[in-house]
Formats: sequence, structure tokens, C-alpha cells
Amino acid sequence: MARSALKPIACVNCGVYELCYSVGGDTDLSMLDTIVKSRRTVKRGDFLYQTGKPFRAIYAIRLGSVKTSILAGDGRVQVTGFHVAGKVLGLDAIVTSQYNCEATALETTAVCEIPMSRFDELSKEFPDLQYKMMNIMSQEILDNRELMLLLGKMSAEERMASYLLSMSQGLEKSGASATQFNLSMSRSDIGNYLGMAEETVCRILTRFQEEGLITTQRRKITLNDPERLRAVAHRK
Amino acid sequence: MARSALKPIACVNCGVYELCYSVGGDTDLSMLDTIVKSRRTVKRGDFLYQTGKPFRAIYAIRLGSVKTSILAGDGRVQVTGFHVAGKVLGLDAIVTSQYNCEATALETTAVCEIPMSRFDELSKEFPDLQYKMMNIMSQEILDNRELMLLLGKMSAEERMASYLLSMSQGLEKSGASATQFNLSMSRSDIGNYLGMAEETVCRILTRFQEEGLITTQRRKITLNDPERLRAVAHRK
DNA sequence: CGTTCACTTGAAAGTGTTCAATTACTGTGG
DNA sequence: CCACAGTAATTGAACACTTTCAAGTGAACG
Repeated sequence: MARSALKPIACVNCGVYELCYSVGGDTDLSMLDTIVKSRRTVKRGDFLYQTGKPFRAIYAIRLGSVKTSILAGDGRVQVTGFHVAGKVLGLDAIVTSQYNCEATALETTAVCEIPMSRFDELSKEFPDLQYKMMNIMSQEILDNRELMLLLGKMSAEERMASYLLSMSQGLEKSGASATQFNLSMSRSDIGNYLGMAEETVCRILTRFQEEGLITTQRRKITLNDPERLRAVAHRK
Repeated sequence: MARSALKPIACVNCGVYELCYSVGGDTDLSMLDTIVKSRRTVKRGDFLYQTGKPFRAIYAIRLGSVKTSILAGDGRVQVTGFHVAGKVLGLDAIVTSQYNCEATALETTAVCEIPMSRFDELSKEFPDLQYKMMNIMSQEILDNRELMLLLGKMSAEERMASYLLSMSQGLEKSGASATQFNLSMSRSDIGNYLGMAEETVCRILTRFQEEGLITTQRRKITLNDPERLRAVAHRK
């Protein structure tokens, strides 16, 4: 799959890193700088974008966390994802030219905004950029599949364990602690995401705690025994 | 989103239509012909590709049907999709350079094979091709989200009704009858796909039949009252 | 200091699963 | 063309897991 050498450039600490990465090398960086520069901060509870709004830009999370959710016709909501630094959001809007989910900040969150028009221009110049984008999308398809497996085949306990582990993993990747972190989602959001009632979330967390797997104190969570947690996630 | 005029070309009856579409116009068609020409037929039960095999090509279904499924660590299987003519498969392999699911033919199935190498060459010449590909991927992300909603929020009955309707819709799009068709998946596959036991599939189909919504005779199915079925799918 | 919202816990009620047994097809070979 | 074998589909009954409804606790915030 070697298309051309990909060299990293200056925006390492930015969520767009992935994208930037693909442009690297002996290219005009000033232009890239222009796309990366447009930043935005959203406060807890505010929307990054909403269903139906025209698709103008994709976003990369630099700091904070965002949940995405969709509304079914009858008002039911499905939380489709919980995203931290590094994640690129808004890719599902490409086909329809409008956003197809709500992206809500769970805490004060900083993002890079990459206008599609700019992206289009750039990708003419740097074919690798589009290729990289395809990679990111492909990865997203893969991740979603994971969630499908979770929702379709796992018991509530397995789902919860998987969730905690993936959370841990995601945060570790973005530089935070893997064993102690803040669940920025409410129990209700978590339940919604994992396809179970809020009460079930509580009960399972309590059970995990009783078994010494974790320690919870409100939204602060500590994984005491990741290994055993992995075992729980796997089958039960 | 108008990037350039897209004109259809000769390969209308081929699943790659979507892709071909984007290359259209005043371009060298002989080259395109080369990618479209490589066709393949797979028999019922045979793999189009398998997890772990190196990623060489993407496939577009011309005729027949294919199911995709993934294996969890412990041997459990999740059917992730059921695909008919027009569908492009293998996109999830782009990031990892190897296939990440099994694609199994449910009946004798004809596909277009589009080697990635060829695709890469072509996309240098026709930037629209990559753009189109992004569209297709974006659509796939959207579709998967639908399934997540289904698995996470719906009752077994709703899931079944949704499934029948989406099946009907998909077949209609590819030219077949929307009210009478052949379920090429077994009850077990359907159950797996919808996240329920095989027995539950049977029971619900029986119930639907008793209520006059459908008529089933083995895998042949008739939707007697799509309207009411839609109502069932929506909430219950 | 009280109100509110998020979280927790209990008990009863469903919904769907599992296991086991039976019945219908499909295809094959006589 | 029929009988047989093997698979797929269906049905029943007991059981398990999760939800729902209801009530209570605790932390945060004005």
C-alpha cells in the first residue's frame, strides 16, 4: 500500500494530525496552516453541528469530548459514539451534503474546523490527502462494525466492560491515563450508547465494583484490574 | 457540492455504475473498460474474500447477494450486512490493507472486481473517482448507523419489520419486486444479523403472518401490508 | 440551606433465550 | 418418480436477563 512517503509535519498536537500527516513533505505548508488555523471552541452541551444543517466542514477534536447521536422518527435517541482528541467528525455528511447526526460537546471542547471547500482545493494539489481521508473513513466503518458486534451479540456486562476498555484505550492514545479517568458521559448517555437502561448501567458498575474490577465515584472511574475486565468483555 | 459535471457512461448494468458514473465525460474510456471488465462469479457458500487476506480489490455486486460477517474472538459471529446488486464491498479493508470481514455469496453471484492498483492509477487521472469513493464510503457509514439504531433501540418485532422493509427497498432499487421476493438468508443468518435467536425470527414471522402483514413460505416472502408493516417498524 | 439533577437500589413484570422435540422441505440416488 | 437423508424451519415450556416503575440517596449549585 505504499503510495508515497508520508512525512509528519508541524501540527502534531492537533486532531487533524492524521490528515496533516498525509500532506507532509516538501509542500507549501502555508496553505495547510490556513486550514488548520481555523479553530473553534464549544462549551458543554453545545452543538458542534446538528442534523439537517448544511455540510460545510469536517472537525477534528483537539481537546475535550463529543458525543454523536441520531434521532429516530419517534423521538427515541441513539448515541452513536463518544469521541475524544484525535477523532475526525462529520464524515457521514459527505454524501448528503448535510449533517446526519447531532454532535454535542460533553465538556468544553476545542476542535479544528476544516472547511470542505478548502479541503477540495487542497486535495487537488495533494492527492494523498484524499487518500488519507479514505483511510480515516475506512477506519470509521471498522469502528462502527465493532459497535454493531457489541450491540448485537454481547450481554450487558460484556458491553459495559468493552466500553470501559475502549474508553481507556482511546484516552491512552491521546496521552491521558489509561487506568483512571473521567467518564464525561452521564449514566443515561452511556446506557443509551450501549443499548441498555440507565439503571442497568448503575447495577453493572456496582457489581464490577463489588468484584474489585473497578472503583467508581460518580464519574471518576479507576480500572483496578484491566486484565480481568478484558476477560469479562470477552465472554460471560 | 458541484465539483464537476458527472456523466453516465456505458456500464449501466454493472454494480460499479456508481463508480463509473464519476469518471464519465470526455475521458479515455478504454482504461475504464479495463477495470470494469474483470469480472468474477462466486457460487453459493463461497467466499468473495475473507478476514486477513491481503486487500487487493474492491467488489461491486452485479447480480445475486452476499452477506458480510465478522468473527468475535470467542467464535461468535455477527452478520454485519446483507448486500444485493449495486453494493460496493471491501471498503473497510482500505486502512488495514487486509480484509476485515468474510463476504459470503448467498447464491450464485456475479461481481465486478476492481483491483486497488488500477483504482489508484485511475484516480490520479480522474480526481472525481476518489471523490465518488468517498461518497460511497460516507453512505456506508450512514447505513451502518441505521443498523446501530436498530440493534440498540428496537424491539425484536421492530427489527424484523425494519429488516423486511429495507430488504424490499433494496431489491426495488435494483429492479426487482418490492412486495414479493426471496429471502436468500437463512433464519439463522437473519437472526444473527438482527441480534436475536433463530427461534425468535420464526416466532415473529409467524406472528406477522397471523396478523396478515406478510405471507411466508419458507424463504419466499410476500409483504401484504407494507403500510402496516411500516407502522410496526416504527414503534410498538 | 434547600432545590434540583444525577445516580443508586429494590421488586415486579416483560421480553427474548435456551433446550428439546417435531415438522417440513430439498436434493440425491435408486 | 419415490424414498431416504439431511438440513432448515417451527413450536413448546422453563428459564434468564433486562427493563420498568417506584422510591430513596447524595452531590452540586444557587
